Amino acid sequence: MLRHDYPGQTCSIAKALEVVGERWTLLIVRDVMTGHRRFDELQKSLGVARNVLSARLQRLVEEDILERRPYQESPERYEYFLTEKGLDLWPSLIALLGWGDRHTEYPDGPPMLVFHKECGGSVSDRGVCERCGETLTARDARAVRVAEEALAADR
Amino acid sequence: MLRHDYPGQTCSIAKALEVVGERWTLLIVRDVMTGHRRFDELQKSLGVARNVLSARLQRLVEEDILERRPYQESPERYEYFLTEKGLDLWPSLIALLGWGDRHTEYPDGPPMLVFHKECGGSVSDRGVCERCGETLTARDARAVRVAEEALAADR
DNA sequence: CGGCTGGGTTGCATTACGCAACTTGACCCT
DNA sequence: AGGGTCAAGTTGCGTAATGCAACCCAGCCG
Repeated sequence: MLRHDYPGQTCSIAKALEVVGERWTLLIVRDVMTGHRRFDELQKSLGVARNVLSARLQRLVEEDILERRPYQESPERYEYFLTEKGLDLWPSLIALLGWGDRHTEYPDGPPMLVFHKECGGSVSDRGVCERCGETLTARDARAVRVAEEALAADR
Repeated sequence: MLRHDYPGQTCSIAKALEVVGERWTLLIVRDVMTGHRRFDELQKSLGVARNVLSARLQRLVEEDILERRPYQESPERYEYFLTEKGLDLWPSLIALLGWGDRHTEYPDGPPMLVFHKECGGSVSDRGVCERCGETLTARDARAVRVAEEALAADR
């Protein structure tokens, strides 16, 4: 993107996309949410160019969506964590996940499932537990990759 | 974006972003959802370059998110409408709108409000009516720009 | 001492974007 | 009859972002 802003737009959708609308950004947030915290781990998981990943992480930290914390000194090594603002993107990710699920052909069902930690019910695209009806947040849910068979079939 | 796909990603979030994750795309969908249907109208509302708008509209039609319908012949003029798949993006837009509202400073409140057509209640970021509790879809809701005072103050 | 790991930075080629100008066909004004 | 406008794009060009590979540096490992 030439400039990552949308000048003249007063709507909050545009504001949101100015921050998380750049290529890779939401996928980085998704990965951090599912437990990938380190540079190389993110790079391998996403296949993004290292310089782009570096730029995105920097921006996400500036925007207070991620926090960069050292987990050891000499050599200094860092992990990235979601802030409250970052965790608050969960409903948006869940909504996109739902849309993608509904409008992609998956012969063996969707490749990722989300469950309510507490009761084990599956989570709707509105982020509501389909078993107990509770409206959930990032902390209440657990994402599971279903890719086992697919990966096994590939080899 | 260099290529608009995310190779190697099996997650539906990535699939969704391959289609609607390009710059401008979601804002075009938002605009069509709020009643902008014609090329020039979209161009003026968004300030996007005409060639880019042209490319995005073409892709959205290919992806069955928009439908291009002639509203007159000679000269042929077209309008763009949302398909079911396009309308189904509403929860994602609402979630992003909510996030943007919560994490942007608005001295006079958010610039866009969404109401349940039937009962007039305001709509939460989960797309649920806060008055009657119903889970809504694009057709049940009405978006209102609040920019009146701001525009008046500018002149 | 050579290699590996983690977390990046640098340089270069490719691609997409922003902007302005042009096109096409029909209508509108005088 | 000539000039202007509108809608819906298309074309061409310069610039900015991306992808890729190579490089860097500090510590640890054998």
